[in-house]
Amino acid sequence: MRIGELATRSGVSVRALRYYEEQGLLEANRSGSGQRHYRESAADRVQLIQMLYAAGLTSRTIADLLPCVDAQVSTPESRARLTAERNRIDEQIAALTRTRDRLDAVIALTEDPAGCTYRD
Amino acid sequence: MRIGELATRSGVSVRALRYYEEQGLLEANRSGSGQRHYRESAADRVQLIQMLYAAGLTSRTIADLLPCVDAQVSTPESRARLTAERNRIDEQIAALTRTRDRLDAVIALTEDPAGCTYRD
DNA sequence: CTAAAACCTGACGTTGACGTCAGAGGCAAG
DNA sequence: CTTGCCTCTGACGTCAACGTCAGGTTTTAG
Repeated sequence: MRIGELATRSGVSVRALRYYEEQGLLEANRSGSGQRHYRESAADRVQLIQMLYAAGLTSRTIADLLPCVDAQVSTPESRARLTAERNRIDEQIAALTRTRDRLDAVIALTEDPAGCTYRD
Repeated sequence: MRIGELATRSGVSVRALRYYEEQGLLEANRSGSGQRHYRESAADRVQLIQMLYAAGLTSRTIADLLPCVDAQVSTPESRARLTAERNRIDEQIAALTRTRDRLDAVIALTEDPAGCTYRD
């Protein structure tokens, strides 16, 4: 498949796909005329990249992690890297949970103003 | 307290505090010479702001939400806004959880290569 | 009184993940 | 062959949340 179809399938822009390649996150075979051709698995790869971006990882970090996802190579460094990012995400989840609970408290106050002086 | 102390206490930079004021997130009384003076509660306010930033909210959105946190005003719009952001955070938590689980799977593969051909 | 430290207001610089535009080539249909 | 769409490579633009620097005033410590 060519870049336009991959973009449509995975829901990201053509520009983003070229950017991923530039950052070493996504490979493509080139036709004689220079056009990119992707395998079916590229869509899954793009989904994974998007997940990691959404988790706050940078291109550089993703580029470091992906080879070890692909090859399932497990040097001590790569394991440390993976678990470090995993733990970062865990902390992020905890922080978000606290934020959500805080917002819930605010919502409860504004919806059911128990301590309020007025009453309908 | 002045801006430097607030910065130290809340762990953000002086520049950030001025920026928050510029964005309408944080108020300060001014002394005759123009220096900012903050109440004790400002530290909590900064914490809240940081939480919301960390949850991916923009200055504009935070500026919209904070008054309703302060005054506990509850217009239908503000309630909708609050719950919308709350739900966004919930979805974000869910996405992060999926990402973490995905990373866990990768870690499990690299740590305990059951399907690997080599054995020590 | 004086030097250091803290504070002020602009205003320009930074970073990451793209958006967007220009100019040129490639490809299936009629 | 040409029309229309897709693709290519640069290269500059964007946006948010600050960082940083300049040049000047204020507060504090000794």
